[in-house]
Amino acid sequence: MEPSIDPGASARRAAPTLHVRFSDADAIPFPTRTVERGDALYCMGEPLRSVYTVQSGCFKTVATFPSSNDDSAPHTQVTGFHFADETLGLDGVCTGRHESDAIALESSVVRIMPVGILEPLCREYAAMQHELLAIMSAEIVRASRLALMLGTMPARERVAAFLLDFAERLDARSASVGDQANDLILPMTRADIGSYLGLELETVSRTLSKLQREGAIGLNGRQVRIVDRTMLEHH
Amino acid sequence: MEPSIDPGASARRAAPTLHVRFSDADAIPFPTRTVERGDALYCMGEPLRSVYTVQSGCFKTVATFPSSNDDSAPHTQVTGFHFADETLGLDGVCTGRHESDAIALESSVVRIMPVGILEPLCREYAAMQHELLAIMSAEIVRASRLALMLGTMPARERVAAFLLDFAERLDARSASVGDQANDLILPMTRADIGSYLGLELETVSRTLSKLQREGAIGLNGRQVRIVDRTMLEHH
DNA sequence: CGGGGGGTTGAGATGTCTCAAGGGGTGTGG
DNA sequence: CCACACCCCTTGAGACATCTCAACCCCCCG
Repeated sequence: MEPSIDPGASARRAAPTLHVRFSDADAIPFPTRTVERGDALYCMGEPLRSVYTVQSGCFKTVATFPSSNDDSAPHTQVTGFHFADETLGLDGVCTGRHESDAIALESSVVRIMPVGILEPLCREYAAMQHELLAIMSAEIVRASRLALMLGTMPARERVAAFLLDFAERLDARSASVGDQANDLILPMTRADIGSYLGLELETVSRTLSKLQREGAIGLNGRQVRIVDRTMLEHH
Repeated sequence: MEPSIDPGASARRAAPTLHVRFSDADAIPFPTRTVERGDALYCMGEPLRSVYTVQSGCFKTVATFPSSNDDSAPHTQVTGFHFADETLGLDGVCTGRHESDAIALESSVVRIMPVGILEPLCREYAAMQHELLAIMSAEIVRASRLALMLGTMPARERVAAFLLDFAERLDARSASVGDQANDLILPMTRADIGSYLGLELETVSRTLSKLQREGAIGLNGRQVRIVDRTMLEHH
């Protein structure tokens, strides 16, 4: 059994990669859980009991750490968006506690994989171990790319990269290679996007408006249509 | 055999955690390699043959990805600094290729752990598997915290957090708990620090100068003395 | 019908970048 | 042994992107 991750997929894309899968567990009848929009799948600091694979719906993960300045608000940021087939909770393995909150952006269903059985399973099945390591490694790369983006790109490029990545992840879950999703419905607010990209929500809004004025995208609230991919990629 | 990572260590610190260890391999006589200052331990795109634990010296890891704008320079950033006892190369597990360059900041020695024997070893020894997972998870957290820092903190806080983290990592490798390292010698240039923190080197230099003027640190080129920890932490 | 959340847009404040100049090391070749 | 080149660092001044504050709109929901 080979890991289901395409080894070239991550290297191929220019924009930061934002998804992680864990499909080898499909065969095992793990229980599922439904989370309503706005509710937390888990919270920061909670003991790590399970990791989760999104079956349907969408989550954001939010990290907080106390401001260096005690009396001011703590730093907080959306560290990722997670769609179907992607795995949540792996950041908690090191401390045994979740390192972020996971909030459902819409009603969602997850498959629950208890950590207690994960490690023994991986010792049993080489392919599963390999895939788990690959997933965690991909998470490292994903986080590093986010840092890279936050450290080096201007607002315009961040938003463009975000949209392209979003579209690409939709592709990955639908139809055959080559037909690209151009109509997106963003499940998150401008504030979420801004937090994720290290921008204020006003900046996100303005940037989207500008991209529309320039003809790169169509925009109607949370509906986004990618009109000119090249313009998004090369600018 | 218990994993040697203190499960609370990472949760305790406020500033982004930046180190990762892998000590269970101590018992195994892995070969070592010396890398001269400025030379690469590995380069981006190279097939992943081994992961490495720093024995002595210091490395930076540098990630690059092509600019969305073809003709302009590609985005590049220092994604981490790695000192003794810390493990390098795990980001490459997902693609089978290294996702960054690792450059020695001074003459350094690493222990080489071939990936081919790592996975079988982990299936054999539960504790080793657990520690490998913990290390990778810690890397995810580390990268996420870096992203958090780049996304939310102003220059002053970034530099302060960088210095505090640096000092803390020195502590971790010396003497008993409680006696804190206050005299640092930075092995990297201002440009490296800036790249890592998402700032220009001039901004780093100005910020350090300002911290000195305010009495928070002593400054003499790459020698930094932490004079007022509180001032660095709470502002 | 009123309230609140989400979104857009404007104008001024501000932090960081950019460009530019100069100083101090260090290594190398004359 | 000196001279030069090169790298690293510092500092200044103006440009510029993003933030901040504020007003307003729309839509949904109670």
